[in-house]
Amino acid sequence: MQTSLGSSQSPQSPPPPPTKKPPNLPTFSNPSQLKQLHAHLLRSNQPLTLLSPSQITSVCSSSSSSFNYANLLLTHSFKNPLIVLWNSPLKSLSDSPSPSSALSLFSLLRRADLLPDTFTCSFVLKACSALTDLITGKTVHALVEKLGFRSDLFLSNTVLHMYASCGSLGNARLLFDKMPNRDVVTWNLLMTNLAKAGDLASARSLFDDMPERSVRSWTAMISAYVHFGDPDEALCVFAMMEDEGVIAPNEATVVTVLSACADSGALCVGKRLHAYSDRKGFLRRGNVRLQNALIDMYVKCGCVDEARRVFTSMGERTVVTWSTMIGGLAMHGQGEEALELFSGMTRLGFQPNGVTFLGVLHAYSHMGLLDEGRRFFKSMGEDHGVVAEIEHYGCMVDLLSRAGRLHEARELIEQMPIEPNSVVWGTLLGGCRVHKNAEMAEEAIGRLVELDPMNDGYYVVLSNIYAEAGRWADVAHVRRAMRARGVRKTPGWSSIEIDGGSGGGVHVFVAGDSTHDRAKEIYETWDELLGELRQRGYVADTREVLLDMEVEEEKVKVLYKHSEKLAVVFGLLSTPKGATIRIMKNLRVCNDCHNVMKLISKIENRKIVVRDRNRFHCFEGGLCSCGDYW
DNA sequence: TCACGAGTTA
Repeated sequence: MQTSLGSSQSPQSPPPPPTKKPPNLPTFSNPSQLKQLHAHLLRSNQPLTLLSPSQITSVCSSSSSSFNYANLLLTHSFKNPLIVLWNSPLKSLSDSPSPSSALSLFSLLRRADLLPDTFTCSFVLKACSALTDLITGKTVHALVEKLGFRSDLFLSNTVLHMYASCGSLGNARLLFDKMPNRDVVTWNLLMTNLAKAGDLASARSLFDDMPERSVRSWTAMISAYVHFGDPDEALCVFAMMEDEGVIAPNEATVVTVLSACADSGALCVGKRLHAYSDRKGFLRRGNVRLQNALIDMYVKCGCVDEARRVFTSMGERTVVTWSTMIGGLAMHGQGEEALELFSGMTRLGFQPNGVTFLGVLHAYSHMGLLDEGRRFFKSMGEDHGVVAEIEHYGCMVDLLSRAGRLHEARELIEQMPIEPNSVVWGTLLGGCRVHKNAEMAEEAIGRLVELDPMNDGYYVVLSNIYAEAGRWADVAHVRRAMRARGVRKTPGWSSIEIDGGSGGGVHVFVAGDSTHDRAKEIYETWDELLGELRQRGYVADTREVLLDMEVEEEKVKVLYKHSEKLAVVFGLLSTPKGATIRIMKNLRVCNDCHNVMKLISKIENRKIVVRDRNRFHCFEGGLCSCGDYW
């Protein structure tokens, strides 16, 4: 028994396997049990080394009296450097939900004159980071310097991390500049924290200057661009990474780049990453986050069937998986299936969260199921305990106002317990456009001008409403107001990605575009197609043309050059017969383009998927998945 | 004791 205890005391040797544990090794789980045991050992003349020193520190780390008692006991009975024994509870406290107890223990250590080692410092710094306690962090940094640990690279990185976590990027930079050695972690730390603070330019220049980059450096840079809404730049950095070919993307990289693909609609890159993940065995290992990212990418690139395939193949799912798929189906106008999935997940015992409910509410909204949606909104709080947030109210406003209940929608906005934002009022404005209610639109725009004065979209919707009603003086008035405020209409564009070699890649069109290599061919084909459309009874719908033109012909000319029309014609020219055409738009699709897409899908026997600002339209056989309700 | 840096849904 003595010998086996002796070996378990030594910190170098591994703990004995549980089966070899002596059956009557004294254990204790609090200081008073320890004291009883201590007394018992003294009385029965047994050695105090029967007590496990690490158990002593872990049980006695939370109060000053037990600390002092344990410290005395350890000093007299054990030869180990005490600090090593105290580091262990210090580490677990700094990892715990209340890291401040690590700081309390640290001050007891200091008062007991125990000299911290590098481990002590790093654990305390970790607690400071978690608590964003800059004051204590600075004290520990000073101590690190005083104790001569400056050249410990790992510890210096931990100090840098502490400054960054406490929001003191100035100190982080200062430390970075005077560090005698830096490694790739040092660079990554400063770079990611600059990026997190929104200083993408500094982060990028640091990234460009790095003497060496790890897979984390690349992932962090890509992630920063995705996070700040520049997925195209994120994809550029990823392309650089592939060109260099030094470092292979890992699972985290793939997840990040997939979200860039989702945001920018880069289906080709997304598909390639899917194949890559398969080859690398990422999917076999059942990485749920990666599969979730794949579902999201396919959904947002207009391939809901492919998304469903990934979803079905998954052995393990999380609430994120379900929410992504439900929201994706809703976005694609497949509301019934979204609702079925919701029942499925609750049947399986998954607890839906706020995001799940948003997806379901979207589904109701797209299906125009007013009463069901209302009931669901109520049950969300009552049966599932999920508190409605502003996005949920936004969905309800959408549901009500698109169903024509504009007054109820406005009432909801006034009664909601959260201060309504521009999105909520903008949603009501959208409903006003559908139901041609200029009066309420004016009220909504009144609020919007205060909440989000530089957003051109709202003015455009209002002037659409006036234009549809032929109120050209009011249209002009809105345009003057925009000019006066310096608001400019966002130019519309549509993009289409073509697979493969020459002519492959993303092609972007703006309205009236004549810069494309094949512009002449595009316009000629479009003219022919137009003839056929007219034969089938198509008449241009100029109600949404904003310009006050005397001649109807002029309006029609403007309409025919809308970017999505050019993109779809180019798609017809550049993809094999029968292939699906996928288009992305930065604005809402207009009525006339919606009609044209339906007809083209029928004439050319093609599936056309258009992603606009809010949702997807899938045109097939002359119909749209939105049921003309959008 | 074995420390610091990247990733999914609205």
